[in-house]
Amino acid sequence: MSTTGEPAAAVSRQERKQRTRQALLDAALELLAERGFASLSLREVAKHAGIVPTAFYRHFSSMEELGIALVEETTRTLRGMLRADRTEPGSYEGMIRASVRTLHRQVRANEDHFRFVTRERYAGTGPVSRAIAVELRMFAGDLAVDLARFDYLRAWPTEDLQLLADLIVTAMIATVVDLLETRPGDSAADERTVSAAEKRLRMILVGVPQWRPPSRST
Amino acid sequence: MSTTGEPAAAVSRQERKQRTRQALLDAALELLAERGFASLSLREVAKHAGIVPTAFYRHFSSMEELGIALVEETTRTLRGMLRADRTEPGSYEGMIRASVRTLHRQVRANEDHFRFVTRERYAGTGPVSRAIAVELRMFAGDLAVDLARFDYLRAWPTEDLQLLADLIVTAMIATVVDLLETRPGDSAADERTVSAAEKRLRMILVGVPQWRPPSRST
DNA sequence: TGTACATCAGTGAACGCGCGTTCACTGATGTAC
DNA sequence: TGTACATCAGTGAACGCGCGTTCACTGATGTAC
Repeated sequence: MSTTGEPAAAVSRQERKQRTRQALLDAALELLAERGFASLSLREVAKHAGIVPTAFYRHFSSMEELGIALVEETTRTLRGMLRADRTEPGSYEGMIRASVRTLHRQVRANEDHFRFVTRERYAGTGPVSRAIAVELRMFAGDLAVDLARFDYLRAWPTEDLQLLADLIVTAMIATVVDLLETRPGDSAADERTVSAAEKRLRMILVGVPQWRPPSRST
Repeated sequence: MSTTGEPAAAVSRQERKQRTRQALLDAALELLAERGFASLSLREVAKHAGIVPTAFYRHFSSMEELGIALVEETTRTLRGMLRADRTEPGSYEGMIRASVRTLHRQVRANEDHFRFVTRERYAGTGPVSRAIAVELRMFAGDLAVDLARFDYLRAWPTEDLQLLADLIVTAMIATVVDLLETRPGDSAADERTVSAAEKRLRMILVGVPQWRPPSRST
């Protein structure tokens, strides 16, 4: 009685369940394209996925659990890709270009995911916002480790490296927001946004050789 | 408005109305300390302000209108104060300290306002988010104008100045979020957050003399 | 000055609606033998 | 191999609740004369 439609050959009960689960995630994401998570109802998501409200509970114990699954879907592959972009510590320039390119590609391929995450990042105090905060801290942590390999940064205190990594992550999130605000399909506008993103990172990183941590107390 | 000589306890109908309006704004803000604007109901706000739900409409035509009033309340004075911090273009250092100090003071004096604005910034597509975007663009616009007065920046294209100003505004918003996440009353933690905020701005601005806009293409 | 009328902030009943969650159920799929 | 039983994803009725909005109203304040 799965509503995923396939009249095709027999699929296992397990597989059917997995498909309905995915239908719920997809339905939620589609509805989230235009609204906040807090305003999304369980009934609405279930209806959009083609099941009855009560069947929702076969897959998630609450909307919050579904929201956390969506956060996980968003960052699942991105984190590894961005780390790969920094595997060989060459110039900042190469790293910047590769990372922005990766982010651009991922955002365009999963616009609704990223819209959801950037929206919910500060949206509240719920489990979803907390899950996002944890993911972002992991991104920044990865970056801090990789930054520590660069010449001028080797001697920096960990605390300052983390500060720099946070700043870069913040700038990257701003880029995601810029991309999502750009009308998709306008590749010239995309190029402008990407080049602004690279410039922003350059502005941050170009000062690094000049920057000397002052004595701890201001 | 005619003024009677009486400074007695009797208040005008107009003044009473103004007080109820303020009570609605305060009630909403208090409820928003722990939740998103989208999850706030008109009935709830009215009840918290001590009036019947239908009386709400005497003051705002919808919750969205109230939300926009809250955004206005938040930025009303801050914008002028930050501009004043940059009136005499001396060193970056003085500007950074004054601005961070002002922001710190304002955030601590109006925590709920700033929590509301940072939360709703990306929270949706509604009129409230749009009002916040407009305010932030004005902050960045002010800053870009003032930055143009600095030695190394005088020759920069407007577009790049705006990019730098946006980056600084983004960093300042991150500072607001940091402050709101700090347990209030812990002045040592506050000091750490403020000093991190200053450092972050220094990291951005220290590179400026070194930075030369590359050729436009790419 | 006092009187008669207008204004309007706030009241309270009523409406239809979508919400999350409960419950007993159905019937196809899976499994033991 | 076929049969009997277990599992469990999805169903549909029902519940009590808070929602935004309408409407006719009340009664204190304000104003015209």
